[in-house]
Amino acid sequence: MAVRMRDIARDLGVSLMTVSKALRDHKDVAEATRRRIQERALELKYEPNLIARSLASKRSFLIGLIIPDIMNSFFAEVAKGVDSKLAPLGYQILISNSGENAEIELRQIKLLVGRKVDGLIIASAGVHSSGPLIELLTAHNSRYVLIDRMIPNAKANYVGVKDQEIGAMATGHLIDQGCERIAHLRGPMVSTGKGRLRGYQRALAKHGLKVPPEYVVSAAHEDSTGYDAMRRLLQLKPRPDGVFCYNDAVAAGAIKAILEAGLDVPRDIAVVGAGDLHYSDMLRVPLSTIDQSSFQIGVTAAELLLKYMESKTPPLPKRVFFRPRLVVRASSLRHLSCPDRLAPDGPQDQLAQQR
Amino acid sequence: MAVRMRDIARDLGVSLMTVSKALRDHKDVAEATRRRIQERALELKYEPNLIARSLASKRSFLIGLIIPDIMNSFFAEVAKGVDSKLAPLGYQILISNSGENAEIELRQIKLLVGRKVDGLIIASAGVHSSGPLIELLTAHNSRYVLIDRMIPNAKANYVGVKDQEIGAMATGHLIDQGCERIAHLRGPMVSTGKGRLRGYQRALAKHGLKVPPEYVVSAAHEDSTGYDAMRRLLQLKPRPDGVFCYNDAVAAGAIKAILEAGLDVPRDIAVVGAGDLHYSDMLRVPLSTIDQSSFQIGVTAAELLLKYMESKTPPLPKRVFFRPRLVVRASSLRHLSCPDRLAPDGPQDQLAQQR
DNA sequence: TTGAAAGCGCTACCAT
DNA sequence: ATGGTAGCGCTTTCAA
Repeated sequence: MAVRMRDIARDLGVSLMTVSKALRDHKDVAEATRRRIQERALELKYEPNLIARSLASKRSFLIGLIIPDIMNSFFAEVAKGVDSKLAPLGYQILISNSGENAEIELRQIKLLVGRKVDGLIIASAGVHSSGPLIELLTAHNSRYVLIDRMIPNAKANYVGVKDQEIGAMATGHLIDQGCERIAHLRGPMVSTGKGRLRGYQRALAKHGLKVPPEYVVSAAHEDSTGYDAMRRLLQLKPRPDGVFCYNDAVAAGAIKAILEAGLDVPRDIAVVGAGDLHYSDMLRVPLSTIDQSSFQIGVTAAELLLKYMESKTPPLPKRVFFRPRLVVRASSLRHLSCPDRLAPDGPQDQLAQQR
Repeated sequence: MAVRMRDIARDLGVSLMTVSKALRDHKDVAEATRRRIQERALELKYEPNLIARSLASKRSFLIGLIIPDIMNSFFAEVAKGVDSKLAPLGYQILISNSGENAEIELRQIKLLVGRKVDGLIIASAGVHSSGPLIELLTAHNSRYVLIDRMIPNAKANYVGVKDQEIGAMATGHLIDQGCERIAHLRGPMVSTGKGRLRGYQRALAKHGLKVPPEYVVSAAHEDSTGYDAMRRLLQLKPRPDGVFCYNDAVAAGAIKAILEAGLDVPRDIAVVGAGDLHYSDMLRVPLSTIDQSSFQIGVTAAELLLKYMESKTPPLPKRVFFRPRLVVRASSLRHLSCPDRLAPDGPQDQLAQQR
């Protein structure tokens, strides 16, 4: 089998304990012995058995990160933020994809808890049945920070953005741009999806805009769902002249559907997303969006978790909200392409233009 | 502390061993006792300590995945493929970002080896100094599969694509489209970067095309490097009329630079990437690219690793190559935007098929 | 079918 | 400064 401390100890005629200390640069060991030991370890390509170490020391230097989908750039950016903070401290990040499925999520978290991760960062898929999740975490005395998705009533650390503000900001911007029939491609029934929908509704109400209920269509996360949802939306008469999409991926899919229908973005339909993904300004039509500081969410969650992990008694849960930021790009800039926006029904009656 | 098997055993007046067996659905245990034990475990929210289990059983159910960057969609897709195969079998994937840095990579792999992962899947950043890597892996008797990046002379399992073919295919396509001054934004000095460059050179040679050496410009992975490299390229006279880019991200950056310069893609400069990332057909100009079966690479690497892990004696190393596939989109279809070059019918059909 | 003994490789704690 | 003892919580092996 592999080289063990015991082997080095026997080789050098010292005790196992001395080896253990020497390899960890413990102070209580003579410079000379330490050197000998470390040299021998190098020769033998010794690598400490981290499993044994974890078992004995009750620290695993593992952090669990639960997200719905690593392919989703938003969560990939968050993961990168977490990693940037934790990797330099010697932690490794164990990422679990829940696939937006609460049962899988729970099963994965049980595994992580069983692996004795030192802490967890969770973007929960299961807002509805989150009881079991919190119970599990509590029963095992786990340190964790929630990100992105809030779990209502959970007295937990949280890092994210106020989703109602996102919805209101995006919708308000569309209104500013002269849109009057604003639709919403809504996300899943988690706090983010619900909050953004709420913000959308409020912004409409505030400006006295009424839209038919069919203007709210369910999408999910991926662009394909945005595409499908947008195609359904395009059937409606009158057609919307603005769409606020749950996230940038959905918005990308929506734009694809709109262009395919021979319509123009933003002249016929203005589009706003959320998340400000890295590639969003390279899309067919550069996408207006609400920035959520994804990377910073990861960094901050990691910092909060570290503080939490270090404290003996859990400090009071803290909630950190980043300020959403409107990023205006071509997909919503109607004033430029449609200066006479006040002409009644103007855009609607225009013939679809072939590209 | 947390609930242990011992606690359940004491509670129920059975031995620890019986509990251990019962919880793992071992056969040698009476139906009734098993039920009692499992029920009690559920009540107490018992979760097995996987660290202790790993130490005793010498199986961690952890797989290490080393990639340069999880934000790179190509590797994210690979990771997803790996996960799709391994997660159902109870494995968790520990992803390590090397940041394209051989030293960090080695350090991370040491950690993974120390964690006693059951196997490793590696897209190595360090082709040059890969000696230490292979030595480490060999010394610790690790099971591993290389992906994407080949390590020359390493007698190891490998899953990927022949990069020279990618380069030749992309460049050949540009030639077919009538390009005569074809540049290359080359990737890093790893097997993929070198192979694609080589394929590019061969395709040029084969068609008797000569280009100035300045037509090969160094980029890296991210779109920003493609953007910068393309700007440098645009200074040259005569300007290239076609560019083969190391990957899709670089190509996206290149397109941005070209459009910013007031030029048209593909009319002035045709662009081809590599990787066929998910978002590549949603870009400003839908991107022609060479598909590498990223997801399948992940799946296949996982399968190979499983087979490798199960066999007592390491089987002969196997190399699996996926066939690269040309995906034609607007960024390279010059015939379409220059109708005078060719009859409009053919290419349009082609375009319709792609959509 | 059940269970006792013996570790897995390391660290915490306490002697020396 | 060095080392012995006693685990960490589980599984493997073998005996009853």
